Amino acid sequence: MNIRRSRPTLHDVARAAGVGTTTVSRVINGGHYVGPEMLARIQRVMKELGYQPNVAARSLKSDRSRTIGLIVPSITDPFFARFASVAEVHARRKDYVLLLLTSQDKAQLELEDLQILERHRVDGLLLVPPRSSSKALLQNLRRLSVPIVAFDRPIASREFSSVVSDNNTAAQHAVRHLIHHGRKRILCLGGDPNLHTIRERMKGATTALKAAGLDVLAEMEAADYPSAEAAIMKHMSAKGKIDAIFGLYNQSTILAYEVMQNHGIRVPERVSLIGFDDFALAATLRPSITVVRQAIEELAQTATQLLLSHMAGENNSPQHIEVASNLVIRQSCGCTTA
Amino acid sequence: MNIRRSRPTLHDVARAAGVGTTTVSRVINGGHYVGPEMLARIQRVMKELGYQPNVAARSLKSDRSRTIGLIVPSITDPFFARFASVAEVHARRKDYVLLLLTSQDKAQLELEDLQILERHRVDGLLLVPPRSSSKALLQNLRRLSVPIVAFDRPIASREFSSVVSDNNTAAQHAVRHLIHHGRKRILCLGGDPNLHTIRERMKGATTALKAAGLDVLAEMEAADYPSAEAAIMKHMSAKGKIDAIFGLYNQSTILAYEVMQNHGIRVPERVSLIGFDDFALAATLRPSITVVRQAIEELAQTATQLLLSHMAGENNSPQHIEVASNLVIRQSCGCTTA
DNA sequence: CTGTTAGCGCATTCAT
DNA sequence: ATGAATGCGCTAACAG
Repeated sequence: MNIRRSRPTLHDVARAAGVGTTTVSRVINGGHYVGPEMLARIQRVMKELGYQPNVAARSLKSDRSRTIGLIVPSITDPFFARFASVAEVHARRKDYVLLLLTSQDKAQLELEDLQILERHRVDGLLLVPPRSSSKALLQNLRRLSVPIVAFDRPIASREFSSVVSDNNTAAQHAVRHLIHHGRKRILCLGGDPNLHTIRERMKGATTALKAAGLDVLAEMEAADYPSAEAAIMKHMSAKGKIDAIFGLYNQSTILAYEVMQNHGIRVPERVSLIGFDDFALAATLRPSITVVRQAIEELAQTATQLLLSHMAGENNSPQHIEVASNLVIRQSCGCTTA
Repeated sequence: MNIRRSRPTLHDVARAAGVGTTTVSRVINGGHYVGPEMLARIQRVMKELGYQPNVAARSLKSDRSRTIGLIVPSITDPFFARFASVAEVHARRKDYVLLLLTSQDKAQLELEDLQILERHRVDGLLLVPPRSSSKALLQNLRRLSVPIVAFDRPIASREFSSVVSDNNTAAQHAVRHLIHHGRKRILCLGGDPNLHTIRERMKGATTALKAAGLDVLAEMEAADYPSAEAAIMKHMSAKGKIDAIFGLYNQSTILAYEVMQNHGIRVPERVSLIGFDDFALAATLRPSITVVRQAIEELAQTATQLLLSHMAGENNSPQHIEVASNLVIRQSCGCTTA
């Protein structure tokens, strides 16, 4: 295996077809200004030889690599996986290929990623920025000097386009929904407060709670089961017991659900629950979980299209787009008991 | 944004450092045969200028692109997402970058993917082959003429390495476990029978059932809720009612669970359930679901390492590796009622 | 419409 | 230990 027999080059095709290299090149690039029978002949020869243009050579010449960098914290996160999936489809449609890099949400790794992508001379970049954007990040992004679109979290500097969810507004809706159900003591369960999404959701929740004259209860330490359990049970045994939980993200919602389940706390009768971010099986659990569902497809598509339009030079000023989420009513908020 | 100011080249570095290009090139490639103070000086200049070697140029010269193609049916499938994640880590460690392509499990798209990767002159390929491998696929794979490792499903021809789960054996174990629980009428719920994994699991199940002198009950039409419901309920109303279900893959397991839930069929008392493939929340559902858990990390790591070793020319004959799965006992099989 | 030619940035002989 | 020169495969002037 692995005998790298040399591939045919454009020259080979030209020679075999008895024409100049320019003509072959033209055929590759759309066949403009080439006679019809000539075109047919060359295409036939290309097929016979199994010719495939060498992207590296074109890249060297044209300074365009036909690649787009994609940096996500983790590709196993369903949210980012779907982003990648949508991006791949749209990129491929324009004959671009995705260079997948993972940052594990570490600023240091993300900087490395940028260097790698710079060496590969990507034509554009889709990235989920690290939790806190450093000067180093900004510098490296500028150094890349290609169009960039930030996804899910904006970059501190306004100079780069971004596409994010309406975290604040959607959180307000969710909390207001709990309030409409007559809930008075609503616990917001986090969530790294350094994260843009968490911060915005918390802000939205706070706005809604204050507007209703309710206390703002928040516990940001809920990264694993023990911490979530401690956080929740503290508020279950306090005098002003909670009667609802707003999960600020996926994981905290699931943990809250598990804590309730294990402690025999009835949902939604005793404590009602809404989570931010839909997840597989949210509808299958009993009770099923009411969630804020982000318009992930639309987010991803918007981001990719925006990048592509930047890359095409059609749209040279940075844009900051917020995409609306919507509340998916299921059982855990108390709407239905089914 | 997007002003592509020209990047410094190796020449620029050489000029700025007052040396020849050869020396700079040597520094980039490890700094052998270069005087220590010279080396330091050049490295300083490179840093000052923010020099990053152009991969396209190196690729053209050396015929190695430092890229690995990754073709998966879908990156939103958690199984393949984890594969990609692990592959990315190991590839990056060797200074390779992943070109992510999606095939949507369509042979036609996969062929296109291969063309794209050929144009990009990837140095190696990790792929999940389509359900049925055509001659066209084999031809295109050979044309690539780079090391290839098939993942999750082998390629019909033995000429390409593959890394897969022990589907057959693991399915035998699972079914035997149900039999040990005294179950006599076990329904196997599929699953596209064209898929290697499904086929092997079904074979394993059949082996175990026949060895125990039990009927082999199988329904392969369970792609969505209605079909799964029809398939299951048919066997619930028949005279020889089923008392267990073996979900041949993720989706059919979840659907089976939902059908039971909606029809008030007690699990595991009335019907016990084991699924092939673990999934998020399998432990959170009530009852929690007993599953065969594939060693996805090990699978992915083995595949990537194998590819890298092939690429390093260390290991030139194709290998076919099977990685053991294990049964994760939870409630749905009947072991615990918790 | 078609052919000739000159680099794109780099690694690599071959000298020195 | 270091430098000068060549060519990887392709595109884009520039001629014809």
